[in-house]
Amino acid sequence: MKPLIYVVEDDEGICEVYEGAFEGSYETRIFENGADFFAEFELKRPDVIILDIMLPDMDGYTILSKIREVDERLPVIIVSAKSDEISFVKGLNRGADDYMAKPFSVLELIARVNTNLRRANLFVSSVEGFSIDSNVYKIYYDGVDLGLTLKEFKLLKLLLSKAGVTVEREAIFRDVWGESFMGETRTVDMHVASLREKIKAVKGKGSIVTVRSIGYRFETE
Amino acid sequence: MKPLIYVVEDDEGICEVYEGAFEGSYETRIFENGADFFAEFELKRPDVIILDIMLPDMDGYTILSKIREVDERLPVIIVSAKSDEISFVKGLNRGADDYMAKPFSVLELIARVNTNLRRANLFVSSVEGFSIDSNVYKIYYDGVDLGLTLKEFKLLKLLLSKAGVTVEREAIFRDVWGESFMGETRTVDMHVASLREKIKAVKGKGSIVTVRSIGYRFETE
DNA sequence: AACGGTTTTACAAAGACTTGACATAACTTT
DNA sequence: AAAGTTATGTCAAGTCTTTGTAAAACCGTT
Repeated sequence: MKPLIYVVEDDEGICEVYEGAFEGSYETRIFENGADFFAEFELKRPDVIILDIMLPDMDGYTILSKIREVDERLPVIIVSAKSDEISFVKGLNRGADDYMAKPFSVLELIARVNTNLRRANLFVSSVEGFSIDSNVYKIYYDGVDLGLTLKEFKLLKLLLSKAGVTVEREAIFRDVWGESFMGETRTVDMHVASLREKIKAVKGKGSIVTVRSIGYRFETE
Repeated sequence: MKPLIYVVEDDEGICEVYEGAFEGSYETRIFENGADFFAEFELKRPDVIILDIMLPDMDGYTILSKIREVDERLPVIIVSAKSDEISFVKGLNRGADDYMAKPFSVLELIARVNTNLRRANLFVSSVEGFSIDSNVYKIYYDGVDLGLTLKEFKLLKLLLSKAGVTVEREAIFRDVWGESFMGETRTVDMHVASLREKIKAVKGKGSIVTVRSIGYRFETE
């Protein structure tokens, strides 16, 4: 599946550079202003965003902040004609992941996009609308942090990684608690219960199904 | 201060090109194989590395991976006679910053080195607004010296180098204290505490997040 | 001895995890 | 279908672990 890149840029010359650079291996959509971008962004989120900070309708920093309000982790590369430290620091402080000063080479562009794609995907996987970020031991649904504890994190990560398949209690114990699990208690159930609660809080439903006398299963849609 | 460039290249003809190109404005050291390179690299790290991927003793990708194990951000430009996309992608995936296909012009070479030097200064010495000067073991925020002790310096440097990623206590011990760490104490916590204090003094907030029962993480903005 | 840096000790506080009792639901047997 | 059996849900209490913090001890230098 080709990575989807959204470019927010009003300079037509530069747009052609992007299109040429990404042709073939990437799917690119170019937006000339913030309004157009957000219209599409609402519908479908890309894998990387390339954002010019000098735009007609709203400045790039505002766009960046708005993106960060709804998605904390989507890679955003900001681009500016100004190669000064100030834009750089300002952008990073608002949550940009990378920075490129115009003019840049196509190679540099592709390298940066790939680096950011890789970094974003390195320890992050997305299952069933959940994104698991093992870098920070957090799981998000729809960009919202579930606020899990360590055991909950490991448990949900396990269930998600086998989404649709029932995971036996024994397997859960081994994976989440390690070899040494003591006599049977209600521990697993408790953690499942709190997971259900936290998932329900953001998703509207629990999604973890119990398979009696076997274990639990994450319900695929 | 002239930028220091390490070149790993076995072809004598090309070596002469490098020497000619860098003469005057750069300090260059050429290594014919990976072993020689690493012997020197252990002692002193350069500002840029130019790496031929076709070498007698170990292939360039291995060298690149080894470099990345200890320094994630040092600019590495890989060079190959093959101008195919595969070497390029392969190299970038292992963490190369730039790529040049032989034959290349001297002008192109210098341009690339300069670009990478600049980018390195932008991104390496200022991680998250902090600039790290390993020569004098100091870290600055916004130009202000944090006044760190050695352990604090190593700890913050480690956390910054993995900014956004949780670093396990165990890994912190190994990196900052070395292999020989004796029974568990509150030492790490103490140093984190004093780091937080010193960072807060200049930045207004601590920025080091604890990930319970795992370790610590430098919070990216 | 004084000093800065580092480690240890000790305690408090917060947070996570576990447990047991009981209710409820699901299966089995009669 | 009713009763019995077993597994799971739930709640609140209690325990255990981890971390924060302050103060004291340690240690090599000056």
